[in-house]
Amino acid sequence: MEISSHQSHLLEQLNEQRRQDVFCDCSILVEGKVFKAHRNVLFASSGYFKMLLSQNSKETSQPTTATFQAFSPDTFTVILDFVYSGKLSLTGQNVIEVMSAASFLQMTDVIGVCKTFIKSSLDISEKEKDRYFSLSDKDVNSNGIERSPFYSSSWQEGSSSPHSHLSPDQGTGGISGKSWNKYNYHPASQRNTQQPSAKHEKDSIKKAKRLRLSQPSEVTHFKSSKREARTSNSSSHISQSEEQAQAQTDAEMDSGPVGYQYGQGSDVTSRSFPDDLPRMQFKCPYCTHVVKRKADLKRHLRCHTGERPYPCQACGKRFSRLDHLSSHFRTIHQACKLICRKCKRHVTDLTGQVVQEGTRRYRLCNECLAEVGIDSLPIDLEAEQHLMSPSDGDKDSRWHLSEDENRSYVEIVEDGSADLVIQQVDDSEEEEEKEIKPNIR
DNA sequence: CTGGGGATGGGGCCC
DNA sequence: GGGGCCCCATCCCCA
Repeated sequence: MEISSHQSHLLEQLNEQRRQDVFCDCSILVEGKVFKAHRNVLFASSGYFKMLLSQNSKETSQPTTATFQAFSPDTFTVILDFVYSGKLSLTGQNVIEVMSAASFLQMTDVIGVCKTFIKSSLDISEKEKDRYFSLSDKDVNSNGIERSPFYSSSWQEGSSSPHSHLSPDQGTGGISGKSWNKYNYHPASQRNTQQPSAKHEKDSIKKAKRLRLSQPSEVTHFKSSKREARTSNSSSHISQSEEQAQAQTDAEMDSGPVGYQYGQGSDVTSRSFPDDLPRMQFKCPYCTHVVKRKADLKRHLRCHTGERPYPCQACGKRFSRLDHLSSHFRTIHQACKLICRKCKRHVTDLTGQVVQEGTRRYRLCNECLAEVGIDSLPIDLEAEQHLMSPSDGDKDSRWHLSEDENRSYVEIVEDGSADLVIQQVDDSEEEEEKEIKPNIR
């Protein structure tokens, strides 16, 4: 016989003990704020704590203290509340940082819910935009504000509304992710009042432009680059979301207390100016960046998601944009620059040759070539063909590979081309280029 | 330590 | 909407 209320009752009791600091044997210091908790609970909830507490298991008599700088006390409050209640208080403002913290603490369930939250915010953005395009004049009052809260009908039917602040007493998305329909809806009028002013928006864009959202993540495997190796090492498992969180924080600071809200992504920021439709813009749900075209927003979003769908077939390095891949390939692997890498002089096919170093190619003038003393080496064309030939040219073919799989791919590629060779390259070799990299046109 | 240059990546915008 | 080009900012390496 099973008493269904036992689990929740037990959790409530533990939570109560935590609040009253009863039997708490673990202190967590987050940016100076101390949180009390139970080792057992933390151990069971977080891979990070599991590892940490396992190492300290011999000293069970001593209280454990953990210190974090990677996230804010508010964020940890959300995490800890979840641990002790099963309720995750996600909002558009905190979801990035919560995900970052959950990543750090190795709480995969929380990460999953955060991802779902963000994904639904994007889906809803699309719906909202579509809705805008279908709005007739009667839907817009004299202030240009929607009269009909369309979310109330569509979202209450089960889709999510990440606009809202979701606190336990407002209705909470459980970790199972089944309660998203309980999100609240902020009426359009309210959201409009929270829009940054045009001037502020402009400043925010400038600031957003300054944001460097390099995404080390799992996509950087360019072994020859010390920079990326370093980035990859230092980023550990929180880098991407942490940077996103930073971007969001910056954006919030720049655009006031509530500079944006989730769900306004790809939103039409000229909603207040219904008479001026050609000026409509699309707003990024993650930052204050605004673009005029949906396609540009889609492209911009990759700097937040870290998606790099364009792999270089030669070295495995991935790019978020095809033109960047193209540029990279021309520069690094095709030696398109008719400049001697050593003396910087202009060279032609007659006055210089292409040197291949691993998967990297560059040009040297004949003088520098002689100076360096490199002999022309035979090229294993078969091996090179194998190296360069695409795997069906599917730009996403390796995007879903695990990091290890990706790394092994790069290692194989680079190991097979460690020799320094010189070869004549026909610059007009369009066919070769097509064969080498189908992703680059 | 510093300046120059290369590589990378983001935005605007044209086709 | 995608591709591609241009411009610019930033990071990093190297002399």
